[in-house]
Order: sequence, then C-alpha cells, then structure tokens
Amino acid sequence: MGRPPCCDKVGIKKGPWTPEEDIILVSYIQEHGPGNWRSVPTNTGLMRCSKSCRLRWTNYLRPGIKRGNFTSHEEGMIIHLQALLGNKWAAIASYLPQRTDNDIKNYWNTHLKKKIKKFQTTLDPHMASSSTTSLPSSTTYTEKRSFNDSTNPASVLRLNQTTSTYASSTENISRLLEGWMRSSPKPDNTNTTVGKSQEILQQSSSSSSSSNICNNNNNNAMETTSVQCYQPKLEQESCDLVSHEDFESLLSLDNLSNIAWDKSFCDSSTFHGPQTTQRLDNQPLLFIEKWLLDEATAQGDEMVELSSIF
DNA sequence: AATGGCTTCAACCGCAACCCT
DNA sequence: TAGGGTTGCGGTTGAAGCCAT
Repeated sequence: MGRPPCCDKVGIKKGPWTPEEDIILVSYIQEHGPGNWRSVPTNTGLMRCSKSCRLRWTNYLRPGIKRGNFTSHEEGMIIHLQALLGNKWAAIASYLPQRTDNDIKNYWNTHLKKKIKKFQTTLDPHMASSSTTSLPSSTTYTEKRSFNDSTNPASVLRLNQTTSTYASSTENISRLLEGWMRSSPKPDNTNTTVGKSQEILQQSSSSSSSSNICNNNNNNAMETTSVQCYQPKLEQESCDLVSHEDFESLLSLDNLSNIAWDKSFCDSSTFHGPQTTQRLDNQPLLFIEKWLLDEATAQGDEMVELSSIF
C-alpha cells in the first residue's frame, strides 16, 4: 500500500493563496531559508501542504522573479531552447533565471505554440500538423544579423524591452501588501508574525540594491545583471545560407553536447548560464524569432516579407 | 446589461529522482 | 543496499477575467 498523498489530509486548504498566507510564508522563509518544506505548515500554522508552500514560493514569492509580459528576446530564447531541449521547462528556465518553469510552460502553451503553428501555416499550410521545429526540406534563408548587432532594429528592440519592464516579486508582494493593508484593519506591527513580515517586506522593497530576501539566493543581483547574461558571443560577420540539413543538425541530440557552462558567458558571478559553443549567428531559429518580432510589430506585413524571402 | 465562449495562469496532481538512514 | 521520506518536474485543471454577440 502506497503512502497517501500529502494533500489528502483533512483540513488542508487548497486554491488561491491569500495575501496573509503569502506574508506568513515569506516571513518564515526570510527567517529560516527555503527548504525543509515539510516543517513549514507546522511551524507557520498555514493550513497548506508542504508541496503547496514550496510551489507558492518557487513560482510566485521567490525574489528575483520577473512577472508580466515576455519580451521578444525571451520569446526567442524559449522557442530556441524548446527546439533544443523539448518540454524540459526547468532546464529552459535555468537559462532565463528571472522566469519560473511554470511561467515558461504557461507562456509556451498559451502563446508560443499558437504563434509557431501560425508561422508554419504561413510557411506551408501542409505543415501545420507536423512537429513544431521542422522546416520544409527545401527551406533555406539568410539571417545576416545577429542578436548583438546594434544596427539590427529587432536586436535593439529586444534589448530595450528586456531592460524596460521589471517588477520583482518583492515589489509585487509589497504592492499586494499595500492593497491588503488598505482593505484590512491595521495590525499590530510589533508582535505578530504578519506585522514582522510587513516590516521585512517594506524594508526589502525600499532598499534599492541588495534586498535579498533569501540568503542563499542572489536573485536581486541577477536582476541587474541578467540582462547581460544572454548575450551570446556573436561575431558580426554575416552568416551563410542555412539549409534544412543544418537546421536538423542543430536540433539533433548530438548538439546538446555542445552546450557547456561557461563562466565568461556572463559577467556576473551570480549566474553562470549555459552556452552553445557553436556560433549562434548560424542558428536558423533566429529566423523564427525575427518572424515573431515582425509579427508583433507589423501584423499585416509578414506575408509579404515571407514571400519575398522564399 | 446579460451571457456564453475563449484565454490565461496559479495551483494541483502524480510520478520520478534524489536523499538519508 | 533497500526502503521510506523529500523534493523537483511536467502535465493538467479550473477559477477568473476578457471579449464578442
């Protein structure tokens, strides 16, 4: 007979978390650090199972989480990594340290899958039902501009978008807390766990630089540096025509072995992102990324562009 | 204004991998 | 080394919000 699921216990609360629960959880983790989730419900009095606490923390409350719209840069990375790794959302999320695997998975399922399908339909209506990463065997194209090419409007837009919108989870919690305080009687800030949490949150949200809620986590440092992290070492030379064979080769499992962790990839010691050792300006998915970008900015024109390319 | 369909995303579930004794 | 406990992961669900009619 197997062990009963942790969430089957009577009295365990399910469903959306309340601001009060969030505050209690954040406060506890602030004090004890994440981990030992089994003891969290017992020690905090939360009527949640340990798993629910862990998920709430990792997917929502953890510092350094970027919420809101995905930039076209991030979209490109997700598409690219999904093609390489498949639905390994945790692995993909490791390349986008500000995003959770859940967020990426949701974004893929709700946005990118559709976009790619549309892209394939645009390329060839017969392909709509085939795999998301294959291209017609006759397909070739020229992608002369790289991510780092400052003359490339798409690249510039990507970087601008990447650096513009950011709201840390700490800020989110702080905002959420404000709303909650407005709608609730003012608690005694001195003695209660909640009061302590508010103090903590206010401190952390008002400190501009090193507001690390979690002491084993440098995510706030990442906030300022991760923008630079996915700056593939691209060379400015134009790349050649990329054939279908190249494309398939890129996606083959053998190429996964080319992915290596490279400290120099990123100038921050807080994030050592993975990197492909092959030249990224030869990667055909840039074409898809470009198309996605174009699709977002000039919906009506993509058919013309695509037909001119092919 | 009402309502029904669609979309989004936080949260749940179950399984697998890992850890510890 | 086996077995139980814990954590991580990916797929799925369902409530809430949005939008068209």
